[in-house]
This record gives sequence, C-alpha cells and structure tokens, in this order.
Amino acid sequence: MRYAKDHKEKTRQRIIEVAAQNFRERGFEGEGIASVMQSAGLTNGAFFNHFTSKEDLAREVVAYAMAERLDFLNERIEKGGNTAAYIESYLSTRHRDNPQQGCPIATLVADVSRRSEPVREAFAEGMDALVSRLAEQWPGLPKEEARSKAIALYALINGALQMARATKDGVLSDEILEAGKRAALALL
Amino acid sequence: MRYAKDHKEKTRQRIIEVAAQNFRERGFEGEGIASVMQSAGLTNGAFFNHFTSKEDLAREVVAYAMAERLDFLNERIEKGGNTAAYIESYLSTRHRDNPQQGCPIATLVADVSRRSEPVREAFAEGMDALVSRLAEQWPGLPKEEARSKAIALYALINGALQMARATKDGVLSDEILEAGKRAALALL
DNA sequence: TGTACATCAGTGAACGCGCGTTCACTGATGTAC
DNA sequence: TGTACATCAGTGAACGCGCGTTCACTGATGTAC
Repeated sequence: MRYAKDHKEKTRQRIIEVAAQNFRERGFEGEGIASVMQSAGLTNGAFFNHFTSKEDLAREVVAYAMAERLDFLNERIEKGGNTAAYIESYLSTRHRDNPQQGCPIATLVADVSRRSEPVREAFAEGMDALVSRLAEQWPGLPKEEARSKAIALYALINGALQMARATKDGVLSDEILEAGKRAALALL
Repeated sequence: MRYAKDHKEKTRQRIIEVAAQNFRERGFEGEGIASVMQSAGLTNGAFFNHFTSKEDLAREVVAYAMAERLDFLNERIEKGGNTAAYIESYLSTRHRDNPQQGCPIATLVADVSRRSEPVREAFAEGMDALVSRLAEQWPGLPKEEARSKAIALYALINGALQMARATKDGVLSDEILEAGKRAALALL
C-alpha cells in the first residue's frame, strides 16, 4: 500500500459530492465528466479509475444525494423541528434559488425517469426511506394513511418548488411558493 | 407564390408538434434536431428554414404544448367534467405511461428552469393561463384564494406524476398515484 | 395551351465542437533489503 | 539509514461519435408570355 489507505476512497467520495451539486444544478445531461472532474480538482482521465461509466456515477450520486437528504430530515426532526417548519424552509426563496444543495427529488426526479434501471432503483430506495421517515410524523394514523400523507406532502412541495424555479423571474414564482406553503400546512 | 401558400406554415407546425412529443419523452437535451426532423419526415438541413436555433424551437414547443394543455382543460370543463374527474385522469397509469402526449408541466418544468429567458417566459405564460382557468372552478372563493388552490392542485398532481414516473417499475409508483389522488380530492 | 423562367422548401454533405471513453505514460509514495 | 524497486492514482492526448449549425445545390411548382 503506497498512499494512505483511504486516499482513493476519499477522492471517489469527493467526486460524488461535487457531481451531486453539479448534476442538481445543470441536470445529468447538462454536466460533463470533464467538468465534474475539474470541480473535484482532477483531470478527466482519472474518472475511470473510480467509476465504470457516467451512468455509474449517476447512480452513486442519486443514492448519495437521497441519503444526504434523509440525514437532513432526521437532523431537523431530532432537533425538535416540526413538519410546518420543514415546509417553510422547503418552499423558501433560499431553497428555490439554491438547487445545487437542495432536495434531489425536485432537481433530479425528471432526469431519473429517463435513466437506466439502476439509477431509478437507487432513486426509488431513497424515496421510500424519505417517505417512511416523514410518515413517522403522524404516529396516530394507520401506517398506510401516514405514508399516504407523507407522499402527498412530498409531491406537493416538490411540485411547487419546481414550478417556482421554472418561473423564477416573475411574480408567479412567489405566488407559487405561498400557495404551496398554504396547501401543505393545511394538509398536515 | 409557388407552393400552396400555407405549405411552409404547415410544415413548421408539424415540426413543432412532433418535437412537442419527442421533447416530452426524452427531454430537450435528450432529443436532437436530426431526430425531430426525421420524425417530421424531413432531413436535418431544412430545420433552419423554419427556426433560428434549437432554443427557438424549444420556446415554440413550450408555448404550443402549454396552449394545447389549456385546450384540453377547457374541453374537459365544457363537456361537464368536474375537477375530480380531471384529477383521476391526471394521476392514471395511462397518463403516467404516456408522457409524450401528457401534461407538459410534469415533463418539461425541470428542463425549462435550466433554459433561456424566452423559454421560461413562454412557460410562465402558459402556467398562468392554466392556473387562471382552473381557478374558475371555485367561483365562490375570492380570486386570490381560488388561484392559490389551483396552483397547489397543479403542484400536487404534477409532483406526484413525476414521482410515479421515476419509480415506475416498483410498487411505490402505484402508491404515489393513489396518495396523490386522495390528497388532491381532499384539497378541492 | 405550351414553354421558359424564377422561386424557395427541402436535401445532404460538411463544419467545428464537446462529449464519454481509452490508454500509454508519469511520478509520488511505500516496501524490501 | 540509504537505495532500488514496485505500485497505482492521476495526467493528458487521442479516439470515434453525435451534436447544432451552415451552405451549395436540387427539383417541384407557380408565373409570365
């Protein structure tokens, strides 16, 4: 063993992390390997020491970003934040204007549906974990109903966030954030 | 004048229509000009007789698909269909499995937010028209509240549809459609 | 009515470019003795 | 401790390919007379 034994693993992780930002900002197809590697402080040739293909990276990125989002949700809940506060921050202008570190459902869901099975599988697993965790916020409801509520809540806020981003420059964008918040809070 | 005077205009319209299908299916970046032209029964060179750039086509496609969707909504309402029926069809497996002729919000919203101002402008105008029309379904409410409801409804069903598409092969997909329908109907 | 001509929608090859991917090579580091 | 060697993460040029775009040309059609 010549380098510190986790040197390669750290590099790999760094690539995934910067790709998770760049892919969320520009989409899978809008961001190239050379650009990702440059963001990670490397040259394009090194990429294939770490991943078998761009699609392979896409799968890792989806799994990583969804897991990161679950951590974020857990943190919020453990620190005593309620679901209303989560909704407020999700549909804030701050979240709207910073997709690169925001919810990967909103940024990647459309891309994912056009990608290969492994990528979609990673996404579905991440979604299921998020839904399960959020469903625990309604301990009084039958499990199925709580899951239904959690799914609907994610559909609503992620749909609203995407619409607000697409209309970002106009008055409609703020109207969408407000309408989304109002309906989401009513849904609780 | 040598060809029938609307020959060129008809060709142009045909290109927009096939592009509206192909872009919805594969995204703006997943579908090339040559492929669009082939679908329209032409070769790539003719493209620039009709559009100044691919971005120009994207703008036309967004405007067209959103207008087409408004027509669809109008038709539904005028034939006496209520909002509940619209929700049912929106979150059907049929709509999930046929994005190429479905709601352009669900298929293009993420793409649009990464495109140029003219494309985003066309999208925002289409969204606003859809929201205004749907808001008329609550004539008893103050206009602002009716718009808020309409926006939230679109956010919810479009978000749910996208999530269902991304998880298409698993059980989660059907669960999402059901949860979306339940919450959307409750929102009315 | 028939013929010569003008128009221009459409053809198809070519352009430069950036993409994902490959590969021979480099050089910093750890190991062997 | 010092030196020769082996390893392999990373470099950087090259590959074929498909992209958006350009352009000289074609040929079907309408017009002029």
